[in-house]
Amino acid sequence: MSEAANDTVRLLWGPPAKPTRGPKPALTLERIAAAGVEVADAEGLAAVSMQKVAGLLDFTKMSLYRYVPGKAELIALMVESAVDEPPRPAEGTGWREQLTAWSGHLAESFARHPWLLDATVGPRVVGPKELTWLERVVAALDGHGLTGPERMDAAVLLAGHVRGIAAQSRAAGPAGSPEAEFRTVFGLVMQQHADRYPALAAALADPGGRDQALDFGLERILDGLAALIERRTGARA
Amino acid sequence: MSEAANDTVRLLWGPPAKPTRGPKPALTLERIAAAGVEVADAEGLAAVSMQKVAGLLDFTKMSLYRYVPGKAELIALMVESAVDEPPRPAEGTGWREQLTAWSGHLAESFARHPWLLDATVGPRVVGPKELTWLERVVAALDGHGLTGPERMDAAVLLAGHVRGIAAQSRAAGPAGSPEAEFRTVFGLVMQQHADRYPALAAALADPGGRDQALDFGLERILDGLAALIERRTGARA
DNA sequence: GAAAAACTGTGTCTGGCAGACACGGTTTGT
DNA sequence: ACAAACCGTGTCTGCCAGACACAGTTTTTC
Repeated sequence: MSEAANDTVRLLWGPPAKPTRGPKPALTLERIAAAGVEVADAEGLAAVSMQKVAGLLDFTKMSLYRYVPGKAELIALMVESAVDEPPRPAEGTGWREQLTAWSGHLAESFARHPWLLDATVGPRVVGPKELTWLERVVAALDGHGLTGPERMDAAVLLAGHVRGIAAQSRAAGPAGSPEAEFRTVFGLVMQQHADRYPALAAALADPGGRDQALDFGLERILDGLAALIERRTGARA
Repeated sequence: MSEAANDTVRLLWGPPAKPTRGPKPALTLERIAAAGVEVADAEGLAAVSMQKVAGLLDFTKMSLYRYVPGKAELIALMVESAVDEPPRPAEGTGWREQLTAWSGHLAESFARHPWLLDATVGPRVVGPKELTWLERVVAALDGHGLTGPERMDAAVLLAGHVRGIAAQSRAAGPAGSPEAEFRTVFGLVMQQHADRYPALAAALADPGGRDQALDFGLERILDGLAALIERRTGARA
């Protein structure tokens, strides 16, 4: 295993502390991660630099390297720190309700920390809290006739959908935000090229309650899963 | 409209050239974008710098700024250059076949240029080719009783799924690749903490044909859409 | 108790990056 | 012919990640 991955695993999964010789560390991984999250929440992931995070803690940049091997590991810690605990499934609720609640809570995580979208693209080591989210989906689908790989695939499907919705709503942004401009630009472009995109223009002209995207996709996915479950349990009953 | 967004729109949507005074430009937007794509394909999006792209064309970094306002616009051009044309729907095929083909081709685009995942996170201006992909999904769903917003939501749902699968298969990587290490690490971590993630451990232990994730999710989504369409057209017939 | 070992925070340095700006050379319109 | 416009370039600033050496502090070991 490469040293980088090894270090990250130790940071995310390893023991919380280890008493040693030398002077007592003035910082903790938790404080560093929290400072990073603060910067990312305020100015986005791109604004997170060793300089800024250290400055927020009134330390020099290089002191951070005593705690964290590099920036990638810092961001891994930030992700693990910012992601919420997945909701505990309420007693007696079916898989459908559990997955609905799961999706809503995950969407809220992304809404609270939009930079999570940027921080969680690409190959990386996942932390304990993040893995718990996956565990919950798979657990909710236990005992309904799906194979192991199918349960995993279903989890990826759900997570992908929530991610996509989060990306979309971040791109739209609240009214008046800098991101909202892209909506305006999109509108102008569509207006000028409506002939090239007739179906798209028609769909956009059609009114109807917006901001249903999360629920719409979720219902389709759950309907699709329900159909499969029905087929499976029906066939084996 | 901000100047940055305006510039990007002009680059992506504007006229291909405009004869002027001065010396003839030695470069074209196409060549620059192609050089950027070459770098990104070989070393990833993070390795794309003005230096490297210019060097590949045997020019200095600053000369690129005569063609492109900044790096963000360069990447927008790269995306528009790297993304494939969406497949033309074959004659007489239904919406389900069309969307299946669409998803497969989009997944291939991501497989050919994995950095597209990194380049298409966050608010940005989309180009003509990219918008054509969206148009095709919406067009395929025309005339089946879905409202405009619903057709848009369905498109986001599909695109999000393909994206998620592309991200997953990139993270896994081909055997022997540097990314494959993360799979090993994941396996070790799961092995050590199987008690904390019992459902996950069980799902992973269960054998079964892998690499079905794209099709699995796709079938669920399409089943869900089919159920909705059936309800709609049945109710109005 | 004293010396050695190990660790902490820091200052300095390198190499790479995006981008601003000014300049000389080139082409075209008047 | 001349001026305007534009091209490619060299130079400069400021920010970034990270390597490395150093002095001070605390614990272990003799």
